[in-house]
Amino acid sequence: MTKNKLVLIDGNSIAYRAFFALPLLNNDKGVYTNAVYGFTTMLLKVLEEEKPTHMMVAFDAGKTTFRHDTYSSYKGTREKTPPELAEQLPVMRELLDAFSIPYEEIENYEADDIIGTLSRHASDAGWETTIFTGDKDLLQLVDKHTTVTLTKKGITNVEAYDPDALHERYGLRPDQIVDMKGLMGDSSDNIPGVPGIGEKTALKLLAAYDTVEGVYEHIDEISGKKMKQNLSENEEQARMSRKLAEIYRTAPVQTELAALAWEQGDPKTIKAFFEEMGFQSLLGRIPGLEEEKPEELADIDVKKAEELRPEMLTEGTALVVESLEENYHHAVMIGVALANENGTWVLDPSACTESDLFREWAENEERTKWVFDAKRAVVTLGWEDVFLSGITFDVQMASYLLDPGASSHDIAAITSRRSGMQVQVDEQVYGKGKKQAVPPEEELVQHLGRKAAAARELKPILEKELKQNEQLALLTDLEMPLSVILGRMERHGVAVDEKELHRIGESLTERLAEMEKTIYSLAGTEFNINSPKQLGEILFEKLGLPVLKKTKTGYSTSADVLEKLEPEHEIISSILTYRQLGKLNSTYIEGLLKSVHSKTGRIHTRFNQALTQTGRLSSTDPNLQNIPIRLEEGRKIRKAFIPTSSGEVILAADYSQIELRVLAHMAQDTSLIEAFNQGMDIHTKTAADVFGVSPEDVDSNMRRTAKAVNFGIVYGISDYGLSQSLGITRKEAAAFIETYLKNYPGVQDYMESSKAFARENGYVTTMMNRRRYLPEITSKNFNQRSFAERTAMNTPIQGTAADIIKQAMVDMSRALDESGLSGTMLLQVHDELIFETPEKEAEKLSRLVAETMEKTVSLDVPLKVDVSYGSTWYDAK
DNA sequence: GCAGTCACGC
DNA sequence: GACGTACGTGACTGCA
Repeated sequence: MTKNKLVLIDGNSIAYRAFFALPLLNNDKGVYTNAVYGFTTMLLKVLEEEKPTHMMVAFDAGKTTFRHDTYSSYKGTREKTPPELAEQLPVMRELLDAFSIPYEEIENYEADDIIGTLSRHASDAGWETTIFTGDKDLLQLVDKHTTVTLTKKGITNVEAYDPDALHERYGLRPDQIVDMKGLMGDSSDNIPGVPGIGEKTALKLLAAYDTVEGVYEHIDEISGKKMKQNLSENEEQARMSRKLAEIYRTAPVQTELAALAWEQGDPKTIKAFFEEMGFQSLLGRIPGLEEEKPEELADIDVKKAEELRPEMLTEGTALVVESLEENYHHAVMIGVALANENGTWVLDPSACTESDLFREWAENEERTKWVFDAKRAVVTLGWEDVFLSGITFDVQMASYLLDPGASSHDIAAITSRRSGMQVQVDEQVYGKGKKQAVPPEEELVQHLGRKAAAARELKPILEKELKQNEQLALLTDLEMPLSVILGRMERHGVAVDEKELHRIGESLTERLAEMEKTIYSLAGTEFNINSPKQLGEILFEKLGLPVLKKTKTGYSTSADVLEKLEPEHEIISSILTYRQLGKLNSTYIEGLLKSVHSKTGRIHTRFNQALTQTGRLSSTDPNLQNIPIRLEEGRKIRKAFIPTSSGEVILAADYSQIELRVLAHMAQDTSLIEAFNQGMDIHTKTAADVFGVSPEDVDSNMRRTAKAVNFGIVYGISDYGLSQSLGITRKEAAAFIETYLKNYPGVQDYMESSKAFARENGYVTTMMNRRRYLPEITSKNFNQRSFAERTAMNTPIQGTAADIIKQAMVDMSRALDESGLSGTMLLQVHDELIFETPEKEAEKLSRLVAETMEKTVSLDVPLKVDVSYGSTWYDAK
């Protein structure tokens, strides 16, 4: 027989810990979940590590217990349970029900007493018991069979006490814990103890006299007049305190130990509970669920085909091109799946790439295909020199447009949201990290077939929804043509001058070494400057600089804090420079060098087209949308970005103030429209209006302020955000915003109507009907509501600007084709497009780009594009 | 492997 | 009046 292992959990104590350790999370239904979440993570950890045979969770019952008869102020200082926690306590019981874990509360007794009683029974029976709590009082229950595990920091960071560990930590036997409490008291339970005696003194007294009784027997031997007096005067109180701290080990617990037997809850019930609570991240940890999952999936009719046949390639065939690598520029295809009205098939990659039939079908624009993630398919096949064309539907893009806020747009998630089919999550099939691997063929065929079949099934469903939202054109005329264009840009890549990167890197490394020496000597010691923790200790403890801001883990050492400390110590400016140079070296020099593709010697970023909430693109591996420009030091990195061939130049075209122009147009603000029509400098104009002076009298400081205000309008920052960026108070920032809105009543009205639209419809839209859903706009939580309101004001502006530049890229791609020019689009950086072109054609291309971008859409203000070119990206300024 | 902190762009 | 406050990506530390 295996040995019995009992786990007892102090429910209220753990719930409190979890509640205060975690931010106030709530799920999509607006219900607070942080305590339940924390409790659940602890529970899962306990199940995984302790593997109990018996379990029970004890809760406190009601407000008063028998201890109040002894001492009416017991727990008198305890604050009322916060309502955000109180509402979670019943949910905790639902959780335990889902796991089939018994729980109990007994009128007049505390959870401690239930635990004390059961652990005594278990210990008598020779069972091994572990008690989980955040309350040190329970240490009195430790014995040779019983371990008490205390939460230390957070919720899953714990420390286990057996008799030895307890002795090592406190020098006490378990039964002396109550004597300690008797002497030192416990402020959280409002147990008084003896005044003037804290943990240290209590431990010293107990080391000498063993118990409270012992202390009073030897009261005459105690040195220290004041302490002796305190002890004598509070003898009664000490005895009472000791009694209060004593856990009652014969509480009327009805449950027999045997009834606490536990194997595992029903995985499906637990899964349903997790899904209801929004605990997506915990789904993978449900005991017993993993083995069941594959059985749920009935096999679908997929055939492994050795070669391609015409019946597989009809109109509207769903195509899946599978590879494991997230970065498809390094992808190795592991399979191709096709699904249409004739069936579903999976083929080896070579059966496709080496087949003329496949190539003709894939490259023929007239032969329509449906895919999941068009750009991935285009680029993956592109690396095999297959030029995929004729994609008319992208399931992933459709999902993104319908539901940009969804936490994931992988095919498993989309399928479970919108169809009855089931597709496994890639991570479950392939594993992740080091354990990632191709599964046995049968499993792979099923998975890929299922993906293709799902894409085929989802297409009409998503298409119908897009039509209802009037978003179909956004998909078919904008995003999908753009996918192909972006795919070409990515596959083409950007040439870099590696020698130049190395040169800059060497100089940076040298300067970093010097800075390091300077910093060590100014600090008087060597330490890791890159560690905010160590740096904080040096600045704020060793050098005694004033602490202006703290983070949740310690001192803040961010640039804005350090800038304020600059006059205090000369080490600060060195640290700021060190950080700056370090960033350039590690992210931009070393990072970019690592990204040079071994096959092409170029850099191939990936633009994520289905990610941001506003409709902007993002760029990864490497991110080419945040190459330094502001400080000259960093800007030099751009010297390493060069055209493919000699005789070519880099050409950059950027929209000037596109967001503010969009704002002027959308808000129909006469003053702003006029300013743009007259070609005024918009920050000067804003400064003149906000400060009430004429444009000629605007000084640089006023313009700087106005620029920050405009920045705030464009990015939807709060008065707090504005105050931070200008280094002024929140009140002053709020006053600027108010003056701004008074001067531009059109903007004021627009902001109000945008919020009203969001409240009424639950979403906001851009010019091209991109949506962003804002359920929090009606939240009772001030923060959430304010955030949603700022988003409602800002997203239509930023999103419309994103729409416009995307449209410009589509237009530009066509214009390039039609012009006969040989320039190529390389990158997009939110409001600018980067090209490479033969120098001979640079002037022509400049005019074409400016014209095309400026007339992409027609607003009530002109769109202005600045174009420049040079031998490197740096010189295109 | 993960969270936290910091820094770069728009 | 408090709440914690534009969106992205990536490097690094320090903990599990």
